[in-house]
Order: sequence, then C-alpha cells, then structure tokens
Amino acid sequence: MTRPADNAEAAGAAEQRREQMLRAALDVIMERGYADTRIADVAEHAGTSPALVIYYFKTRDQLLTEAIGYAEDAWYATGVQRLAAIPAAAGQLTELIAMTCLPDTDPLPRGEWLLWLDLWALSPRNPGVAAVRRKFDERWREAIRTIVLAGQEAGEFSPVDADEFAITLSALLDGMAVQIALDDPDVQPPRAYDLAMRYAAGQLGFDWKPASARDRRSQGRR
Amino acid sequence: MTRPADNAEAAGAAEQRREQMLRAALDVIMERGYADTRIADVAEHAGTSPALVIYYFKTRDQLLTEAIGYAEDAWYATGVQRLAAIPAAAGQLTELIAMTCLPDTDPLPRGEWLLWLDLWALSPRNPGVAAVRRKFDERWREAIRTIVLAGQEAGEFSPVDADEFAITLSALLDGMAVQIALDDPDVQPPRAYDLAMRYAAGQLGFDWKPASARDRRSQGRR
DNA sequence: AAAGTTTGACTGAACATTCAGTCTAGATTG
DNA sequence: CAATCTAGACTGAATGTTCAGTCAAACTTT
Repeated sequence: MTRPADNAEAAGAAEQRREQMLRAALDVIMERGYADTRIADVAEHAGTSPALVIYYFKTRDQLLTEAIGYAEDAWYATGVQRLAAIPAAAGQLTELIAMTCLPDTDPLPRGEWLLWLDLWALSPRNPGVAAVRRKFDERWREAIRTIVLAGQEAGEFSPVDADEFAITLSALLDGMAVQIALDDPDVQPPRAYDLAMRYAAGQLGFDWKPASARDRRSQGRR
Repeated sequence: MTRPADNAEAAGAAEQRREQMLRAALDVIMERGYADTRIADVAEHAGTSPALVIYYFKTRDQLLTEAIGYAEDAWYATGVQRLAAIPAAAGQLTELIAMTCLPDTDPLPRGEWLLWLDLWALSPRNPGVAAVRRKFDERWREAIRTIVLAGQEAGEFSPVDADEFAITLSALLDGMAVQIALDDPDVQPPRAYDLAMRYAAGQLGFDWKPASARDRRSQGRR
C-alpha cells in the first residue's frame, strides 16, 4: 500500500526510477497522446519492463495522471524562477506571455502545448486530471494577478481590474496555445506573442513595441 | 464502395439511418468522450447492432470523425442563420460571442464545448479530425473578419486591423470556451460573455453596456 | 401476373487483437 | 539470508471487425 520508495537517505535511487518513468511517460504521451500511451511503451522508453512500471504506479491511469501533474509542476516552477529574476512588472508580464507563446525547449517543440490539449480533454471525466488542471490554472491566473497588482502599485500599469484582466489574459493565452499546439499556419508563435502583448500593453497602458523579427528570439532569455 | 443509400427519392431511408447513427455517436462522445466511445454504445443508442454501424461507416474512426464533422457543420450552419437575421454589425458580433459563451441547447449543456476539447486533443494525430478543425476555425475567423469589415464600412467600428482582431478574438473565445467546458467556477458563461464583449467593444469602439444579471438570458435570442 | 432473380439492409456469431495487470522465479543489496 | 527489486511469460477481459447468411422489396422474365 505504501509507495515503493520511502528510502529516506539521499533521495533514494527508487525516487530516481520514479522520475525516470514519469519522464518516459511524458515523452510517450507527447508523441502518441494520452489515450494511445501503453504501459509497454513507457517501460521500453525507460528501459525496463511493464511489470516494473505497475510496481511503481499501481495503475496505468495513476502513472499518466501523475506524469501530467509532474510536467505541470515543473513548468510552473521554471516559470516562477524566471519571473523572479525580472525586476519590473512589465518585464515579468512580457516573460510570462513569452513563456506561453514562444517555445524554447528543444525536444518536441510543441510537446508542452499538446499536453495541455490532452489535459483539457481528459479533465471532464477524470477527477485526478481535473485537479491538476485546476491547480495549474489557478496558479497561473494568480501569477498574472500578482504581477498586475505589483505593477499598479509601482505606477507602471493602469488601474484596470486585476481579476478580470487575469481571467481575460489567461483565456487569450489558452486560445493562442491551442493554435500554436495545432500548428495553425495563420497563428505562429511570434504572431501569437505580438497579439497577446499588444492586448496586455493596451489594457495596462505600458509601452511596448513589437520586436523586429530578428530580435525576437533573443529577448533576454537563454 | 458506393454509399449504401443512393435512392434518389425522398432523401433515402438509409440516409436517415446514417444521421441517426451520427447523432447517436455524438451523444455518446459528449457523454463518455471520444476515446471511450465504443461502437457497441453507439449501436445501442441508435437501437441497432454494432455490425450495422460498421456496415455504414467502414470503421470506428470514420464514424467518430464524421460525427464530429457533422456536429461542427450543424453548429456553423445555425450560426450563419442567426447572424443573417441581424442587421447591424455590432449586433452580429454580439450574437457571435453569445453563441460561443452562452449555452442554450437543452441536452447536455456543455456538450458542444466538450466536443471541441476532444477535437483539439485529437487533431495532432488524426488527419481527418485535423481537417474538420481547420475548416471550422477558418470559417469562424472569416465570419468575424467579415463582420468587422462590414462594421467599419458602415462606420460602426474603429479601423483596427480586421485580420488581427479576428485572430485575437477567436483565440479569446477559444480560451473562454475551455473554461466554460471545464466548468471553471471563476469563469461562468455570463462572465465569459461580459469579458469577451468588453474586449470587442473596447477594440472596435462601439457602445456596449453589460446587461444586468436578470436581462442576460433574454437578450433577443430564443 | 406468377415465378424467378437481383439488390441492399440488416444480423448473430465468431475471430483476432490488443493490453492492463498478475505470477513466478531470479537478481541485487544491505 | 532476508528484503527489496526486476523481468519475461502469461492471462483474462474488452472490443473492433469480419463473415456467412436472412429477409424484404424491387425488378425481370416468361
């Protein structure tokens, strides 16, 4: 009944195995989609046997759900980290929008977004996934809200309603994410970024000029 | 190889069978989700046997894909019809936004939106579904563009870039649709509607005052 | 018009496959 | 050696699809 690995010392090797499997699961999910992710695929990707996967995650659903949660937590964590390194609220908001619109991870460019699509499609019938999504959404919206309030405090932003702005912007970003995930030729990442930024800058009344095409990739992110 | 029904007279009974099955498929998809829709379920829902379903739609995937296309076409058709009955561009845009934000079909309130989530999640790996989505998206965006251009022609709207507005608004509406589909308590239909309308009115510079709560349901739609 | 013939809609019973999850026996480690 | 871990083979259930026909209606032929 207890999790297989509770070795206290040195973040047990078992814990590493777990994460290895979670990452393997994510790879497969992003490639084949949640519905077509077989335990055998994950096992192979992780260089082990199906039995071991079940040994660590009692059930397939738990493995996949946990994997999605793992991915979202990781995404959020790097987000917080990046934002913390930026002083002005306008810069933070810019980075936040860039994170949703401009892909930067090498493996499977659109992987993260495809994961969101699965996440949404699964949520209505899978309470575990729904919980992950809910938390993810809430945190993200709260992040926007906080930035807006800070920016208003500092006099950078106009006094719009922070809650409503957060909801609207996050909806807009979700919509852009859909287009990016589905590789819509009319809404490529740079354009999605421009449009979202134009909305944010317009609403909050801060200056922002579209970067020229050649600068777009190197906007202070590595 | 030919379609089962080519009886010229009276829209063949076979064609009715087909539609009956498509609708049954939609019911099941909205209830269980695409991935968990068994052809046995569809058959039962349509009062026939699995074999007959396959008889009409060579394969499960074709049935489901066709069902989704069927639904989207129907949705678009009623949309066009409704919009055609409205004179002013501002009214048309309002109706369009209402259609995406405010549910009005009795059966399975959020059904249509849940279908979109499946549509999106399926698109990356299912060319047939991807084609349906692409067409759907394009038509919808084009509808927005046309309304905007007409409104500008008539002097109702500010001269914003119609293409960019269409992309941004449709992304915003997609995002709102996600929240509505997932029944997010912070983004209920009326609020989504208000926020989207505020964006549209703000950008295009037409007057719009939030309807009071009690008026919202009866805004000239039946 | 009666007898045969074709055609398309439909069915029940198999078939074949795919997988999640189990079992057992062996390896590893402390 | 005892506890933990690992893997390959296996099983049982679910389910998409096929198939060999049945049935009724329309059409042809005599």
